[in-house]
Amino acid sequence: MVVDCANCPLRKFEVFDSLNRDETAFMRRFKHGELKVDPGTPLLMEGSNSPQLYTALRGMGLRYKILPNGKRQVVNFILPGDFLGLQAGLMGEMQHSVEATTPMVLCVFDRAELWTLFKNEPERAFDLTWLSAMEEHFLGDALTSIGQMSAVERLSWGLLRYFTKCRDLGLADGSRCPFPYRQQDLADALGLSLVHTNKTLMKLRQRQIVSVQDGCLTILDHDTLADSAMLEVKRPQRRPLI
Amino acid sequence: MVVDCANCPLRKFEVFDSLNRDETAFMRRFKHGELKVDPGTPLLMEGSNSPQLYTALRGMGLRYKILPNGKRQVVNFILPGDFLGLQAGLMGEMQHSVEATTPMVLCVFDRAELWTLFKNEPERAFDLTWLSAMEEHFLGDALTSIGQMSAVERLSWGLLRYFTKCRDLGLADGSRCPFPYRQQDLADALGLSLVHTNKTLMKLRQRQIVSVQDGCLTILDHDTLADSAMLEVKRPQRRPLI
DNA sequence: CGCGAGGTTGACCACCCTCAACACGCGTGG
DNA sequence: CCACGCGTGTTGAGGGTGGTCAACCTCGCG
Repeated sequence: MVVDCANCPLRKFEVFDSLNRDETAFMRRFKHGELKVDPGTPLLMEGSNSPQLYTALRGMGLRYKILPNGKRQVVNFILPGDFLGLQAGLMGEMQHSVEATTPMVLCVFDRAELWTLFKNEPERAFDLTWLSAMEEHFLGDALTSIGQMSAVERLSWGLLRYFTKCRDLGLADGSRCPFPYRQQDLADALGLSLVHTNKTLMKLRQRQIVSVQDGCLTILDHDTLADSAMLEVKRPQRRPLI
Repeated sequence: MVVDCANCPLRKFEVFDSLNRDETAFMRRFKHGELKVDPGTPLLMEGSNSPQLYTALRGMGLRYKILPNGKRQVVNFILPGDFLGLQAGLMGEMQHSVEATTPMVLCVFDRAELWTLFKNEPERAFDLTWLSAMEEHFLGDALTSIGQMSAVERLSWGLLRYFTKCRDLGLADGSRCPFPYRQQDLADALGLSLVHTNKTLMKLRQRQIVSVQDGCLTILDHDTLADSAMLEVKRPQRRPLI
């Protein structure tokens, strides 16, 4: 019932580094089991001290923070291959919450073994740091987007980023990919109001640039979109999978 | 002329973890030298593949990204103890630029030895990941601030965060600390226009909350400021220094 | 003395927010 | 079967926060 790391369905995608036999053996020991959750289930809570680390195996979710005044910032959309819980693992406490938006399957690791990983598996430790640096990079980009771009540009940026990540994971069918989020989620991710997000999405759809409908994201004019998002099209960078 | 890691002037501050003799010995080997730069000197450039890693020892700077349209996002203010260049070290290319705003002294490390560090110094590797996760956490907070807060709140947040970090480093004198940045830098950090930043700073000064003048930041009403910034006052968390 | 960098201020207006109402599909219970 | 509530998407009206433009001031420096 539980996926063996040697047959990990994600590993076959080009974006992910491959492992040798020893490394696979370690992952197999490191993996404690799997967790299946329904949409809406909170996986990690801000301020909690969860003893578990996860890698998303199937399904999608989102990472967010809640302010004292009730406002919410969506920090990231979670896709398969994303590693969750490192902050609690290292710093003792989660700084954001994570919630599933579709049914999800996650690999579960024991935080107590993090130290073993650093001690005995320097390659994996390196990968972990790599992932953390990648996330840092993404957040820097997001900050730049929210801080300096208009509503049309932000939506272009967010949707294109999301689509590209989906495509690298084999989740896209041509120029379409699943998008199990509400407009409110997008709005909270990009620092826009729900109403303005709606109107801007409408504009982008009418201009035949992108369309978000019925849980699907469709890229209609990739070039114009990339332009508006101020993103260059580049070959996906290989990354570690833990 | 060059500071010996055993006598590192930063290490004495409470915020930083202490090292045992072996660890100090490694740091001494890892440290290749020092770099002194003048204000305005670029230390790292976006897109470059610098072979060097740095730790700021003295002086201040800032980290920023430039968009194709010329707009700039200041990602972070650099203070002593901050580690620079990890992204290039791991992912091959810097994703942002770093520039000095005061005279700075930096410890220089060789990126090629990063792997040695992971292989032979798991504690240091752990610390490196810790730092990366901390930066990730900070960026998540910044995103939330820029995405969800008003101008007054953002400025409160940015200034209080900066002041707290300064104080933990012994750089504050009572409720004052050096602030070698222009209003334009603050504006670019918080996603506001220069003019609006100016007017909002004025408002905060008149209300006797905080004042930014002549390269100095003064906290006039810490409680109100923390309130407006939606930040709780907590004991500084100890962190690694590399 | 002239110049440039940074700070300050006012006028104007646009982008985006808020409020409010309505449409639509779905599940539940009467 | 329909009524109802709920969550989500859609649309319009009105206003405020914050952006842009432009001018002026101060200060340090050559």
